[in-house]
Amino acid sequence: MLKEERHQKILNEVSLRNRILLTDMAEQLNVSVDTIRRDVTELDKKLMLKKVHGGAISLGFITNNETIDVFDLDEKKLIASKALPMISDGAVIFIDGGTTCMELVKLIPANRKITCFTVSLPIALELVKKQNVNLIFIGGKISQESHMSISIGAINEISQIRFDYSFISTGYIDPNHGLSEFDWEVVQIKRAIIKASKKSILLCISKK
Amino acid sequence: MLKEERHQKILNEVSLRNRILLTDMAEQLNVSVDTIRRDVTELDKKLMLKKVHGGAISLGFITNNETIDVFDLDEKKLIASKALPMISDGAVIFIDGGTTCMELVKLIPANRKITCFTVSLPIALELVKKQNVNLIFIGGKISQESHMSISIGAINEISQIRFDYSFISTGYIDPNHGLSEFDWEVVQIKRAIIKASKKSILLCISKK
DNA sequence: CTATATATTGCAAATTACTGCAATTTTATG
DNA sequence: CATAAAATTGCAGTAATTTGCAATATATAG
Repeated sequence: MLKEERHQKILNEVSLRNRILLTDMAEQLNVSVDTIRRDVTELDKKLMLKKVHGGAISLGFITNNETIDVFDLDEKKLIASKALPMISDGAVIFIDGGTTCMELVKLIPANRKITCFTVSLPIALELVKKQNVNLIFIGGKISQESHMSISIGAINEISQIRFDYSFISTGYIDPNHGLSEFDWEVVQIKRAIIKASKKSILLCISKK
Repeated sequence: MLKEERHQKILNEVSLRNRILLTDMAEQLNVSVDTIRRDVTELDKKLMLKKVHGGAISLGFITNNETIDVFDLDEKKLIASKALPMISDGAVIFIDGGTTCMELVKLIPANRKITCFTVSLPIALELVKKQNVNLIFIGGKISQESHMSISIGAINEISQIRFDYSFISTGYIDPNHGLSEFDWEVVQIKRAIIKASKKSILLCISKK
C-alpha cells in the first residue's frame, strides 16, 4: 500500500470520526503502529490533523464557555413555562437531541413561526410536522447510538451559524465538572452549538 | 508499444483504481519499471496524476458515467432480487426518499457493511437501525412535503461525493420525458445524485 | 506510585529513485 | 534511400526512502 494512500485513509477517518487511535489504524491498514505514527507525524506537520498521545484528532476545536443557563426541571411541564417563552416568532434556534428536547419540541405551538436547526433525526421528524417551522438539518455521519449527526462537517456548519437560543439536553450533569457526556464526539458537537449560540439553555430532568 | 499508448493505459488504470504501483504497471505493460517511472514522471508534470513513492495516485475524482438502469418492478419482492445484489459489502451508495426506497432499505441485510448517504429523514431513521451501515445524512432545509433535504447546500455536498450506486424512486415516469417530478427542487437534488453516481437505479412500481 | 501503554531513537533490510550510459528505434533531412 | 540527430528503452551502480524491530524513555490511568 502506498504511503499517500494511507495518508488519505487516515485523513478520511479523522474527518469522519474526529479522532483515531494509532493502534486501530495500524490494524485497519495492516501496517505497524510505527508506520502510522510516522504518517500521523507527517500529517501533523502539514497541519492536516493534530497528533495527540495515542492517536490523532481533527483540527479546529477551541471552545470558550459563554452564557449558559441550566434549567433543572422537576417535571416536563416546567419546560413549557420556562423554555417555551424563549421560542418566540422569528427566533433562530437550535434544538439538540435527547428525550428532554423531544418533550420541548412537542410543546411548540403549531402557529409559532421559527427557524429551527437540529442534528437529531428524531427531533427533525417531529419538527417537520410543524407547519410554521422552517427546519434545517445539519447533515453528516449519523451516530447509531444517539441518532445524531456528529461529523466534523456538522461542526463546521454549526460554526458558521448564529443561533438566538440553543436548547441542549445532557444525559448527565456533574456538579463539579459541568456538562459531560460519554460520547466524545457528541461533546464536540455540543461545544460547537454552545459557541454558535447567543444563549444556551441546558435542559435536564433533576432526577438524573 | 507506443509511449502514448502506455500513457493512456496508465491514466486509465489510475482513474479506475485511484492508484497504481510502478511494479504492477511494468509487469502489466511488459516494460521495465524505469520506463513506467519515466511515464509517470511525465504525466505528473502534465498534471494528469500525482507521482508518489512507488507509484501514482489520482488527482481529483472526475469520473463521469451516466448510466441509468430503470427497474420497472411489478412487486416489491423484485427489489430484493434486482437491487439488493448491487448493495455489496464496501459499497458507497445513495438512497433516495419515497416508499419504494423505504422498501429497499428494509430489505438490506443486517450484516451488510456499506456506506449509505441519504437526504430523506424517514430513510435515515430506518438506516440508522442497521448496525453495519455507515450512515451519512446530507443536511439542509427540510421540505415539509417530502421530508427530504432539498437546499442548494445539499446539492453542493452531493456534487462532491462519488456513489457506486444510487437508488432513486420516482413518483411518476413519463415514457417520453423519462424521470420527472412535480417538485422542482426535488428534481434538482435527484439530478445531482445521478450525476454523482457511477450508476443510478430507478426504482418504480409499474402500476404507477 | 505502579503498571501499562505510547513515544522516541537508532538501526537494518527491503524497496524505490536517480544518474549516466549504451543499444535500439524513430524522426528529420538532403 | 542514406544518414545524422533525436528519442526511447533497459541496465547497472549508487543514493534516498520506507518500513519494521528493539531498546529505552516518557506519559497515562488506576
